[in-house]
Amino acid sequence: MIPYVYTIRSGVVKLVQRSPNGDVRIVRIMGQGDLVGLEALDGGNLDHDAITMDHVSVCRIPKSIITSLRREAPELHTNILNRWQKALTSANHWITNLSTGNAKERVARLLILLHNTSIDNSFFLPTRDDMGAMLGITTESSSKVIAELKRKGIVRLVEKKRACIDQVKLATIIDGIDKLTPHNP
Amino acid sequence: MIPYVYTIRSGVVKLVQRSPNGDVRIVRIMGQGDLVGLEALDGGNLDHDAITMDHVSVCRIPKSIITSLRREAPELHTNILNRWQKALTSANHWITNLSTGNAKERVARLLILLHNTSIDNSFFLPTRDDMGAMLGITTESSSKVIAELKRKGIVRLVEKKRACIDQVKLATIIDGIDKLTPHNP
DNA sequence: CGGCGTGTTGACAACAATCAAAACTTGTGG
DNA sequence: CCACAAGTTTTGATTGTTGTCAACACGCCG
Repeated sequence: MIPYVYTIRSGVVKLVQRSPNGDVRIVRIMGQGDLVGLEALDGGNLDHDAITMDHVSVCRIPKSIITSLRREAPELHTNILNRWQKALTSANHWITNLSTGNAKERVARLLILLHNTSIDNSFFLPTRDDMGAMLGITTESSSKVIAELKRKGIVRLVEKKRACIDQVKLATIIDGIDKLTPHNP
Repeated sequence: MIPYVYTIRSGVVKLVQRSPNGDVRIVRIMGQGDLVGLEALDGGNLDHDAITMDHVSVCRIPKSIITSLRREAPELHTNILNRWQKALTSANHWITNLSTGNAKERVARLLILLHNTSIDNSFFLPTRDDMGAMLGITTESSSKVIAELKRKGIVRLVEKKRACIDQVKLATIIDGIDKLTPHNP
């Protein structure tokens, strides 16, 4: 865990996030005055790296100054900080999970995300239109993928707008295993 | 400007962002416990809407409770909050500007973003590899687009790794005007 | 019933990924 | 200073994926 937070004095820094299957995506670039290292403050593991893109000069800030903000603030306030933090990491994951890869992969990742955020075994299935707007693809494309997944039994409707999924099979789509099998006789 | 902040008790809310040219992109979905309305706190205009996806129950929080956080906190602390906020809106724009549309549009938006964040008239031009990782396209695709823009004189190299742009012509690419002209004899 | 929104499907065109190769840069050691 | 190696950028040919347009199915509600 990073012991310090830095402000950038000059230069450009990229925030890089790596997917489990190896591909990388830059989720933000940071310049003068931006804070690097905030993401690591809440003890959650740091799943991205800050990498310089050219010569960078930084100013180191002891982390204690930041964490003292929490100590001093009353309970509700730290609560708000936590949620603010949550929104940020959620935005990063949105970029790497839902705006990267082909249509099938994106839909698969969205379904798993919806599944994981639901307490229930089933989850609210958005309209194809909304799915498209989340994934940066067209309504028709998301419809085609969902229809195929339903035919294969990987997605099942349990109510009007609720569905449940076969997580294992979906994972193979994301990991690209199904893309590789044709080469394995 | 929204006078309140809400916590979601149950249901799903989508954060929708509209581009000037009309297309919409959902930049986040929010569920139980998430705070809606934080983005509007710093007085910047709210360029996205929060729209319910199903029946939602919320709990209203007076904005004063949130803003008091700033008054009570010493100067450095509010500074941190501002930057935290900045990171969030930046992440949202990253999704709508750099992960939406075809390769040409994405590159054009990235160049304008780089131009705008630079004090100078020129700006640091990333490697094609990094551009690809920012935009969710391949190295070759970003190279092809940049090469074409250089041939057309829309992008000019002023140093090894610094460039400047013809903002007006780039804007037409984003607005899709060049896509329409073929239909206009 | 009939209209409306949503979902599905297919044919085709547009677009981007992939693979391979050449041109160009940069850095290194002779 | 040159030559060579390594990395980056550019380009072209080809394949695969996605967008577009159009049609139809389905369920819902007045």
